[in-house]
Amino acid sequence: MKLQKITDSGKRRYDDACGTAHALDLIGERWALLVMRELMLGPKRFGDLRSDLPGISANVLTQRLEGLESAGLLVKRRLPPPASTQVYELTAWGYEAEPIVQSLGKWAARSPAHDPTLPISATSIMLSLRTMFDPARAEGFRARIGFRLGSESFVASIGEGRFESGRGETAGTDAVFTGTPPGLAAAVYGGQPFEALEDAGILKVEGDLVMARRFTTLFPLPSKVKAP
Amino acid sequence: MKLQKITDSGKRRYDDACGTAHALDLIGERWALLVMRELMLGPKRFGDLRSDLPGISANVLTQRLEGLESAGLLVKRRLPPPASTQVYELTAWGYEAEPIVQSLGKWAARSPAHDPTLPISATSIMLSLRTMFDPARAEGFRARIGFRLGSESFVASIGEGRFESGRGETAGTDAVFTGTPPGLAAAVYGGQPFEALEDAGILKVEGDLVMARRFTTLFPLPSKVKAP
DNA sequence: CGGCATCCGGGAAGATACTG
DNA sequence: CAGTATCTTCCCGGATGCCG
Repeated sequence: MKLQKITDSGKRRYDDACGTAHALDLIGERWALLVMRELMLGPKRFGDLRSDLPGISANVLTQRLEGLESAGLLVKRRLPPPASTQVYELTAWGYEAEPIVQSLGKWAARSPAHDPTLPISATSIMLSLRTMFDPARAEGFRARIGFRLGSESFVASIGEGRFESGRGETAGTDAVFTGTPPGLAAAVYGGQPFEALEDAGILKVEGDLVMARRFTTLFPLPSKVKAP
Repeated sequence: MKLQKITDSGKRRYDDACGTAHALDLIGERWALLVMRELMLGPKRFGDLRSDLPGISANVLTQRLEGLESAGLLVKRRLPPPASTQVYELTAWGYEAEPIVQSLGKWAARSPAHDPTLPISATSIMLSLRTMFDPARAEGFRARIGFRLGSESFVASIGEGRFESGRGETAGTDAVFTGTPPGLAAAVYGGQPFEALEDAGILKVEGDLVMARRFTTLFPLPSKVKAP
């Protein structure tokens, strides 16, 4: 026997006027916010999303993309020929969800249960730099830093106490980090010296090494909560 | 045949070092963040949580409270006699999740699908005032406002462009709003005149009505995204 | 290969009843 | 009032297969 409220149009929602609850109606399903995170730095194809989200299955990814599209958070777009592949791109409102991703990330950085050895995507690590940047530590520092993580390239600019970043070519930057996302994480958050990381084969640093070293000090982690 | 990663200890987690993903491991389950929201303004009993969260079932609430407690986000505490009832209270780290609740609420306020006519708890509406407060609109304004919503009382203080609020008695405030959470929402976000709300029997305003009216103008809603 | 539809097993959520 | 027990429903995850 099927009993459900007549207003229920199939979806499971919170019946709550609170904005927070409505946000969870929109992006509270499993994987939804991580799909948004992966698109925060620009559009991606289905397969790239899938490989950047360890563990998501194809049908769930399809469902989330449908849901987020019908909510107005992303659009399915076909690139112009000859590269006429399909990509998923956040709408303006979808990009406005970045503070959500950031507040979650900043908050969870204090968790005693956080395991930094798990895999991490290039988009995640680049976004985390935005989140953890400390303007006070960048006093009088001005630099453009390039990143080559797998097949993706990013550029970050520091100046006037501000941090800006996005996809972009590394040409003309002061220093370039080349390697894996965990390698970059180890340099920035793990305080690992460049030599150790190069020896481990997970990160190479070229260009102005002094600037590069200074760069890695701009992203302090908050103190951990003592384990319960 | 049962195939699962050995690291899986029963729980369904994202295997992702990203802080955002870890936050979702902690508070990403259904209802979890709304339980946190209801505790943001102070401890509550099981039954109060249940009645303030429309639709949650007792067993799910039990599971979430267990999960949040073992994550170190709340503690189960027994009030001293004679009122020796049990309450749930956020830990310091739990309270630090407020920016998450706020960023979600602020973001979702732009949603075209948001339905403000749904029920809303006293805690939700009081938290939303913190979220939506606009310091620029409070230039030169100084007031203490009381709220009596159902059986709960709150006090908000505006001054120096800051907004502070919490549970508290309404004695000595400049004006007092008495009524239902939707009534207060209609006054602040719906721009309804006090008379209409009093006639509807959902809100009564006492004290300095000019201050009370000014108060209701300090919480502008962002513009809606056009429906998809 | 990219993008889906479909089927199935397990488990989480929902509803209700029950107990101290 | 504060949960527990049980049953049902539905979502998630994995596998497979279709179609361009």
